[in-house]
Amino acid sequence: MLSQRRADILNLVVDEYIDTATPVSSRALADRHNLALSTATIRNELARLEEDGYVTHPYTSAGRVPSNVGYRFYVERLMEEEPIGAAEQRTIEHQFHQAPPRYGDWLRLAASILAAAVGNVAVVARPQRPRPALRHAQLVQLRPGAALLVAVMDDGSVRQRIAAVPETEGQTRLGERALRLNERCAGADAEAARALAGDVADRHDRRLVLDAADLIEEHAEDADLHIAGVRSALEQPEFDSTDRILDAVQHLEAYHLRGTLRAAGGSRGGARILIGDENPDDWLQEWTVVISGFEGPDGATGAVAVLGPTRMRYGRIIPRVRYVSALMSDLLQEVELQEAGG
Amino acid sequence: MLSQRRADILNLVVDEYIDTATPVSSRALADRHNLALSTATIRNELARLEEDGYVTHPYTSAGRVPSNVGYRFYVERLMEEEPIGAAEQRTIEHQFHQAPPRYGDWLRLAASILAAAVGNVAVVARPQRPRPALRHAQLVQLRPGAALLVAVMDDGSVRQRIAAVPETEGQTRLGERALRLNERCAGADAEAARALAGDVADRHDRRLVLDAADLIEEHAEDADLHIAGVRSALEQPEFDSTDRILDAVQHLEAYHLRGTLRAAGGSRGGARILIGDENPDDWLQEWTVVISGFEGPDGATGAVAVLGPTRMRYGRIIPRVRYVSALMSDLLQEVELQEAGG
DNA sequence: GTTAGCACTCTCCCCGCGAGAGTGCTAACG
DNA sequence: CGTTAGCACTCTCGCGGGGAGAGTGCTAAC
Repeated sequence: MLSQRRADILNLVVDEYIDTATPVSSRALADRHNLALSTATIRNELARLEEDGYVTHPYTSAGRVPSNVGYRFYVERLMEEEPIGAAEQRTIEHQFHQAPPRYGDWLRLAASILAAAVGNVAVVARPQRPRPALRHAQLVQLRPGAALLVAVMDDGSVRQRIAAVPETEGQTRLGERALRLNERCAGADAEAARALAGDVADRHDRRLVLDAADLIEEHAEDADLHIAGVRSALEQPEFDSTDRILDAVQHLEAYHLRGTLRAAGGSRGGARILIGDENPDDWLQEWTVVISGFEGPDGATGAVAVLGPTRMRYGRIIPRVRYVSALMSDLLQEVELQEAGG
Repeated sequence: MLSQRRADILNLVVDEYIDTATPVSSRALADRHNLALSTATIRNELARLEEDGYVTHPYTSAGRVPSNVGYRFYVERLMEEEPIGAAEQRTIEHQFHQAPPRYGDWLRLAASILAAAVGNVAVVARPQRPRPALRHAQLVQLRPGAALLVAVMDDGSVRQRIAAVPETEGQTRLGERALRLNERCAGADAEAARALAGDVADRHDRRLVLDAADLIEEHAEDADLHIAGVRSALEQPEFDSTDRILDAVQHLEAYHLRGTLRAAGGSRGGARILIGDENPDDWLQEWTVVISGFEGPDGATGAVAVLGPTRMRYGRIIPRVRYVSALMSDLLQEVELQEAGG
């Protein structure tokens, strides 16, 4: 356990480093904060903190930089959360209520708002039910022998795949097959659909039922991930070389983040924080991910996340992720209604 | 009109510059290509080419760099197209036939294949009909008073918007409204749907018909744009400063490219080429866009494009854009079928 | 336990300079 | 008159030196 004084110093080191992005010297601590201590004493304490692994040294005569362990301790015990003032709250909610009618745009807006509030990459994943059921399927012919199977799920998500169909059938016949598919599978989840397939006599219809089952089981498209704030994140001093930027750009695509977000899971309500090597992905070893799940209608869950360098303003970011997440829950929550009227 | 010799020299300058990315000197031309001319003569010709605006000078004693006018002339009269060898064709088609079942992934794959073939950014826009008709609509409740209106169009594209519904109605009632909406609007294009609205007695149903009409009219989500190859493009020497990279990254998002691609239009069959300031967008002033439309089923048109610095391998890229575009037409073309059997 | 003092280290930035590449111009050549 | 050799001039780029500055660790005194 850290002594009070040492914890205080660690706190200041992290604060200062987050602020300035340069290694923190004993002098900076003595000057800027009124520790009634000399720089020499501070240096001793810093040396102890380093022994215990909370801070490091880029080279012999540079200041101290927090380690992942240091950040972790900071987040759990030291950090003060920066409250969201009334004005800021109003701004955020105001932006949210300028909601464009398109759902995709609305989610993108959410990501932008959060990104602007935290100056880092923000990601919003569209809410989906954990085990959605098929609401409606359509077949659109692409070419002889292949059609697009479009499935709308009961959480509103849409999934599309290319399905094999008889070469000889045109759109009319496919329409009939779609009709039968809907009669059979409407309301079915993946398991139910798969179970149904056995009873289907027609070979092609059966194939379609199985395709539909696969589709129900699949995760929705990565299109359902909305990313904002890449630029502001990459303007930070950690991205000084073009290689670093390109690496980041490469990974900060919806397609790749899909996995990352799923892995990070979404403790709903609170926020989960993965610092540096706590992340499973290789490329995230110097990133921190702050993620929070939110609830959509009918048991669907989405996620809000912020990604940035481990040197991020935790005290600012964490409450804002929580706040936006809660706000989205509010805006999307289906309150159980009694159906009115006859 | 350029003399033959001057045109030859321009051709060599452009070739050389595309290859090396450094200003081309008279010596380089004399050495590497057997012009039976001295460097002094070449210098004279270069000076004339500069007067006529085909090449420029970064500073007094540097070699020559093609101007936009120079590139334009090169593309129209000088360039030799690099044919797509049998092996390369096989590779590309092989990759295409490893098609993943998901439609979105398939389009993404197309973009990746093209990007890999040309070493620049490739974009594929999902085919859509110019005036699609509604095939099926669904309502998914979000919260009291708001529901997600999900419309599947007859080209397989999907559009979603948030629609206002009576506060008191739950999912059951909304389902009934969706049913009525489908009965009324199935098969309608935007105009037809809008015309229908007048006949609808129920106020909320009418509102939904109008919402649906808006949705039919809207362009599909930017999710229907698939981008690949950003990294390889940004590794080129024109992107030497972090600022340039960040600017590019900012603009190379599906959301922003939507407009760019629409503006560039898609002369189907051939390829349209916009060099530098021929582009309407500010940020594209040092980019070239090569774009080609392809045909999907039932009159739908998509687009394939490559974006890169004006110094791009035109002779390689243009035929490959055309080729991939044609390939996608082939793979997606709905051939009119006689319906077989009873 | 705390602090002043000091030697030592490492980075960073500036500057200057020489090498090299390339041009434009002039004058001679066929 | 077009072509070419020669030459002076210009501009970039890379390299190395050197000094200033920031910070530490250690030692010895308080």
